[in-house]
Amino acid sequence: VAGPVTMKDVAARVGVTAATVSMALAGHGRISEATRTAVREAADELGYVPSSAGRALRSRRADAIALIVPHSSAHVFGHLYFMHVLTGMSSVANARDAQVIVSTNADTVSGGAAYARVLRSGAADGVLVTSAAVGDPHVRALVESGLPAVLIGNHPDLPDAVCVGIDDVAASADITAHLLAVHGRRRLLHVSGPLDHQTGIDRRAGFLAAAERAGAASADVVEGDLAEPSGARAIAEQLERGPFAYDGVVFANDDMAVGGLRALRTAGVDVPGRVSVVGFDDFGLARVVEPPITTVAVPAERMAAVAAERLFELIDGRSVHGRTRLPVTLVVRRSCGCT
Amino acid sequence: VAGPVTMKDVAARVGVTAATVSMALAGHGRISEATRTAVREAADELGYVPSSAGRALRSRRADAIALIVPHSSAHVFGHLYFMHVLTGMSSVANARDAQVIVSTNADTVSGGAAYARVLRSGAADGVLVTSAAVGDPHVRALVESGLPAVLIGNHPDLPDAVCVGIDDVAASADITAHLLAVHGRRRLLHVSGPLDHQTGIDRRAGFLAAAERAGAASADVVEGDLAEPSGARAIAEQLERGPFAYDGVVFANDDMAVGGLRALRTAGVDVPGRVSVVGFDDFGLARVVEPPITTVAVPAERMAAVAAERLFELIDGRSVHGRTRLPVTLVVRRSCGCT
DNA sequence: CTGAAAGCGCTTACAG
DNA sequence: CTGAAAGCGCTTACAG
Repeated sequence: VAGPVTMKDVAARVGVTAATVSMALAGHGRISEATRTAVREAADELGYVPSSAGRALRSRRADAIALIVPHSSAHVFGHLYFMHVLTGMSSVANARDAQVIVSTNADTVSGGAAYARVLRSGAADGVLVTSAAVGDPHVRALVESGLPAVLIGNHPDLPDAVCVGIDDVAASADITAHLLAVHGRRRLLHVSGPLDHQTGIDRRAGFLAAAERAGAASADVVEGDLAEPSGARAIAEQLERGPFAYDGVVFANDDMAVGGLRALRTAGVDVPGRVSVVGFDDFGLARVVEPPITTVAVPAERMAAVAAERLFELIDGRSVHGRTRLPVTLVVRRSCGCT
Repeated sequence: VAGPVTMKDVAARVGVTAATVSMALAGHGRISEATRTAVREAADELGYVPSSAGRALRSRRADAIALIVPHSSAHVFGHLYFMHVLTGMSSVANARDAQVIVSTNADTVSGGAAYARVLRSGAADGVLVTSAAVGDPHVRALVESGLPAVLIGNHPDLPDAVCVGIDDVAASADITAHLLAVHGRRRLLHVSGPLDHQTGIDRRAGFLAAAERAGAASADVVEGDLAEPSGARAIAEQLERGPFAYDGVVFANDDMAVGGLRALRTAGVDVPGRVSVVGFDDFGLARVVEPPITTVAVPAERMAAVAAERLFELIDGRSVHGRTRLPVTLVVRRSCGCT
């Protein structure tokens, strides 16, 4: 026998029509109990698996959702974040018997971004978008198109977008306040993320607000790119000007904090003795370095799971409220001076 | 207008039949140059995107490949390994305009594993399987089914399988020999991976072979599970029996090495002064801890890319030779005592 | 060389 | 209540 088992094969075996098989397998009430079990048995025996193409073509449903990662940001964000997102998304998709498609190519050719291809072709019923830059025209077009889409992260410039994120401003302010209030730090440096991303903007804003509220002696900002070397570079640049002028550094993520930490220690600056260091994310790195880094635990897996739930609601045609904010946790370790 | 733009819409615009549009867009020679450009323009103007379901149903090709991850996603996704695999796989798939599907649920219900569902349903044209256990009956059935599949890793028990891997035995022997020959270590401990996986078996075999060749004073083996805590546990168990009896520990991966390293340092054992430590993988962790861990760099991204190439060859009906072995690199850092 | 039909596998609206 | 047809969007084999 060649080719996969089709509904017709099952129908022939039982002596009914393909339509009956379809309804029997769907549990449709109009098929008699006897026929239903006969069909199920025949399907099992033959190893029948429904054709996803046939089903999708007819029902206009792919039973798949896609994760879109704009190419520009694929570099910017650490790999571990992505895995957490994929895990959260997969668990929800699995529960709905939906496939997960990963679209990593930005593909700006012919004005259509990756999401357009995957959605308009019907390969996916909806998309999760992560790490989108502020003002990305493709993302704006997607949101305005009304196609099912949920953004992970905050997009205040897109009032109609369905978003799932955290309060980056508050979280960044909290961890900054920890340095100021608990450890008595006064001269702070912030190594920010890219400022064309909302997380970069918000974490910087939180840092500045906390510093101002506490009357910090200084609160400077240097822009990084979230990759480890950029944290080291930010510190190295300060060290070139003479003795390190700060007693606390707030990095916008853990990768940069790891790089900065190493640069400080290499230069003989005692962390946390003389300088407190904190990061952001807690996707795995912060816990294993020496000293372990105090950071904000971002619930990436949960964010993605919630985003996927919202996405399925959208796909099912239910109306979904705009913004969900998940709580974060301050994870105190030793790099700030605690314990 | 409701619903997506279809081939018929494009045909109507140009004043031809849908069949002509299909052939024009496919670049079929029989369509005149004039018609072809007219069709292309109309398609662009209308924003036509081919229906993946329609195309798949007709051409019996999904233009998608799937990554199958047999174990529970939570543990497996903690590993950066999968990020590398996804990256390598995606780059090849993108070049062929194919989607990437991630199947994480083991789904042994009704005798059909995840790969069967995704392949038999036609949702994917072929699958990449990673981290399969030795003797996994689903994997064996997959290989024997003749469906397009490539395994990442070595499967000597499946002679017909198409595999892409590294020489774990040789690599493990090399790094073990480094401890023996360069650092003069004599009493070695190996913390292995699970021994129902070929990498666990092979890395242990390499360790034992190197130890025997060099006439090591001892070469003991403890089985771990590749997760960080199990490395710490393996060391802790040794320490409970009294002073640490080994002067070199070969961990089967970096995660366990990080855990073991911390356990040794917490107990006041000098690494690398008194004990040399090495890992395996180099997916990101080994470089950032203190001291940085000497390890074997596994080219996971390249393995996945090569595996995806092989997979597309299989899908295209070309015959593919069984086994590909990629070279690895010994990455010397400080945990062994170098530098 | 070109037009139009057949059919991939499925589900549902329709006729009996 | 049940059988059989129609049609989702596409591509290719066939007739003209």
